Amino acid sequence: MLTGDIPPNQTIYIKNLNEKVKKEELKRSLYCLFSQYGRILDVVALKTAKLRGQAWVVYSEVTAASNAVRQMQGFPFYDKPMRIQYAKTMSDCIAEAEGVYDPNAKKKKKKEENVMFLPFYYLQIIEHMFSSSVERKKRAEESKQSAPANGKPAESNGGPTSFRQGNQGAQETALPNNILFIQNLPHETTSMMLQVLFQQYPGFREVRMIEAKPGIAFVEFEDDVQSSMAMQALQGFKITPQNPMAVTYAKK
DNA sequence: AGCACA
Repeated sequence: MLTGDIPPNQTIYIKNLNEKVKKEELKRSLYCLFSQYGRILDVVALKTAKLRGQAWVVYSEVTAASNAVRQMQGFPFYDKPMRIQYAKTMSDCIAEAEGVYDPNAKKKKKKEENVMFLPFYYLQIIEHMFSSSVERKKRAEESKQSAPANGKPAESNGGPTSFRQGNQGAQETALPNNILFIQNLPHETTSMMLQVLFQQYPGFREVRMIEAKPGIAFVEFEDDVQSSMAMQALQGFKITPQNPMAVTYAKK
């Protein structure tokens, strides 16, 4: 069967389209040609490497789609016979109309992908730096133990001092600029770790950390476009599973 | 050939 075993649905998938036709023209022509079978809700066409030569036409009725699949099969369109099937997955505009649409499903995926794009060896480097840094800290504290400890609360972990998402401070969101403000870092984070992470993005200048204020850092780039790219890429990056970094623009 | 919603 030409349509494969895809169950009939409101959206048809068309391939073997002439790739020379410009996207907007293609969409309009498809709209004109296919509206003879019913009301069209949307026409989707992308010209990316993977998606050129293909399009989706979304009908308000499955019957319209069925007629289109049958009757327009092989129809010569810009000198090429169209190959038509039902779409494999539901169109967003249908899901939306049915109240099933979850815009986060895709966006979340994008975020995670960004993190996964970091080369694996970066993760290993950070991990290694992190564990040796924790070791160092532990040793330093052990040797300090003999001296009168200055009333340091035993539970500095997860206590009320720890970072909470959604800055409830008086700080307003700063306008995009070339310096990034990083929060929610594990206290053992070193500037070298951050440098390893951030220097892979063009325009990187330097990392600044403040001895007296653990858990935060400033990362400077040459301009705000470059800082924004790095922000996008590393937003939510986890040095430890409990520490997704919160990246904002620094206040000037 | 290729199934997305910039």
